[in-house]
Amino acid sequence: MSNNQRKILVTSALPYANGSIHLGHLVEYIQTDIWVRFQKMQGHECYYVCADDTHGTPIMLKAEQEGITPEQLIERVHEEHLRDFTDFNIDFDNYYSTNSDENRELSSGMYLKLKKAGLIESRPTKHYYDPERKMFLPDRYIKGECPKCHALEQYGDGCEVCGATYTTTDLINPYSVVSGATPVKKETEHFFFKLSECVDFLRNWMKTGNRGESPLPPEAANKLEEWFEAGLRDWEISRDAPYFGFEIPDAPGKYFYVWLDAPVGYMASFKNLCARKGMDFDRFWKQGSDTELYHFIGKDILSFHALFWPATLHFSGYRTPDKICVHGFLTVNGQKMSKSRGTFITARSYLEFLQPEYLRYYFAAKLNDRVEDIDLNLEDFVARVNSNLVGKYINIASRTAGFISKRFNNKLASSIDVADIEALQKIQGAAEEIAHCYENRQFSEAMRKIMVLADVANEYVNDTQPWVIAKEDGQEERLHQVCTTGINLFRLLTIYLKPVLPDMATRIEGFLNVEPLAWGDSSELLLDHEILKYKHLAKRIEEKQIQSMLDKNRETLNMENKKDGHSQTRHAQAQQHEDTPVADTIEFDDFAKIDLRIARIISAKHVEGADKLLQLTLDIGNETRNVFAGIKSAYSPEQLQGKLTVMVANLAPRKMRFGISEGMVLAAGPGGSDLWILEPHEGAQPGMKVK
RNA sequence: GGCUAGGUAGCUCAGUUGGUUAGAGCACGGCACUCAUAAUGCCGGGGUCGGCAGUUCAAAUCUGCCCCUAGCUACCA
Repeated sequence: MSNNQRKILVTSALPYANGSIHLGHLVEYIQTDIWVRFQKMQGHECYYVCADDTHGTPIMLKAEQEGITPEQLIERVHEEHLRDFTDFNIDFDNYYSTNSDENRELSSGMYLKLKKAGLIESRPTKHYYDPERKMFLPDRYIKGECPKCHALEQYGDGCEVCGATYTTTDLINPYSVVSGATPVKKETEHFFFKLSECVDFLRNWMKTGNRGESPLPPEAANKLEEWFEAGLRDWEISRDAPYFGFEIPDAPGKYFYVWLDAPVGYMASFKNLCARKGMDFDRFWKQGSDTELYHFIGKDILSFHALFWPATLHFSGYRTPDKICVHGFLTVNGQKMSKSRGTFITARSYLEFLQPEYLRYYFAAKLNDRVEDIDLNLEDFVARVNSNLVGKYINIASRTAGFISKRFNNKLASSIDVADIEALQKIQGAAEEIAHCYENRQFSEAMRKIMVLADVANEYVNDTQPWVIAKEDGQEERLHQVCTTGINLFRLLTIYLKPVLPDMATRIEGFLNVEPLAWGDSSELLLDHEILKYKHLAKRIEEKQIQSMLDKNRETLNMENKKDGHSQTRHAQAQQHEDTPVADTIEFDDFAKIDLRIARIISAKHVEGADKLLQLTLDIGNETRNVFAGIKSAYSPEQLQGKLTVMVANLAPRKMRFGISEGMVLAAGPGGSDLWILEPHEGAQPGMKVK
């Protein structure tokens, strides 16, 4: 290869080892794999590494639930993940694990260097603690009753039933999902990475990267700018035992937070590959490296890759990424993937009914270099694959190959006519602009261009009418040329589609009886060459395959839900049907603690800047109270003015953004406009106790 | 509420620095062809480019306001 051969290391985000790969994950791996295959076809030295992300509390607890060790769990999941990826033709150069010696060494080394650079600090912090299990709890492991709609089993960050957002402290009757115990706040010492001191470096890196251009797409750079303006907080990088992960070198009982060693997994996976292949690890990771480093990620983990990762790399003496390629989420039929609709499709369910390359093509037809969500519209998927891939592209071979085998003994003509060159050149001439699209991850544009060329090829066949020539005497040579041209048009399109359809390309290489096609082969034609007899290369998708996949997938999900009685989906469904069970029995004394009073709403006002609140002034006989109530969505101030209602008079005052709220009014309903406040029958007077 | 990204034909999407009658694919209608596991070609119908106002000789494109969708974020005692 020439001296403009690039050396590129590419990664996709590491999937977490506690669940199956689904179609949402695959957007990223397919996108990355297409880009890598393209680079390899260009003759560049390109490596694609990935790994399972194996550490953290969820893995530890899941293993425990299944009665196996975390190591056993991650080994099993690793096998599953790799099989799914392999079956989708994702061709990693190495698919490793973050639970490896390489990763332990690299993470520890990085930590020690950061510490030496004065960027690690130890501080006491308070976290939720499960006193029964004697472990600290991540927020996702604390549930409780929603303070607004009183739905049970809600997480600490917000209610999935009414959409309210709050913090873990707001939950009513919070409990540990692990043991059921009531969590307590407990102080512990933690290590922090002083991200706040990296702002100057990061701002600069964001603008100019390593080679004078931003490593981020504009949308992501905007987001970063927002974060900079809000101010960067230091990043907590340790967790207390018990924790499945790496113990911090100089701190017994303290472990690296999973997000510290996860991206280091990129390096560890590559280091493992280097050892096997005798390559120079440092050449790719040292500061000032002449190699390129690309990370493909989803927009949800931008902060880790655009803030923490470059900062920790830089200040521990490594090079930073050249590009962070950010993609959006996948929706199915225009909506978020949903278990209840059966559109939460796993890689495995898809593979049982459909060919992997059809999804690769569809994603390619939708992906671009922007941070946009992409939609898998199943009807559109069927139509596009059938018409573009089978109807247009494959059809070109199918309609010309028959003559080559029947009439010319599988041999291509040794020359073609001037009249045929136009179509060939049109397609050959597009190599560069299509390559440009691939390079810049504008795959949808590339697919559009390629399909226009497939139209050119079909028009050529239509115009030259080989089936007519075939019946004419003395036109043997012309027929041979026309069909040879047809096969060549098909071959050129195959080169352009090969990054997307690697398996099909391999089968076509077999049919054409040629060595693996590289991008540069598009400058040449295949003449005077023996090919094989044509066997059909692709089948159309039938509607019922889609239906079977959805049915089967739904079935599988249902079974999982039955195993896991606390699944979010089941819970949300139950809530929608208002099956909220009656709460646990309490004694009269408990009830008596609540001092409910009749209150007259003497004034109700909008709160400037508040979306959901009304400010109420309540008369409860001998005093007035200021109460903020989240009922703006259901009531206008005028409707409430002068009305009687019921309030909790002895509720602890609560400081809110717009002032202190001194109690709450009682209301029922799921929320939004379906919300009704209580009103006593006529005769009740403000201040009367409700009992 | 704030910030960000969107709203273009039934569906999925292009529309470069504002410049003739706004495009493609799929779907739909007609015709042609029969080599191709109904595939292909040609022709056609279909859009007040989210709404309103403005700037301009000229707006899908620029400005303002509003509506809708998604994400992040904020107060829901």
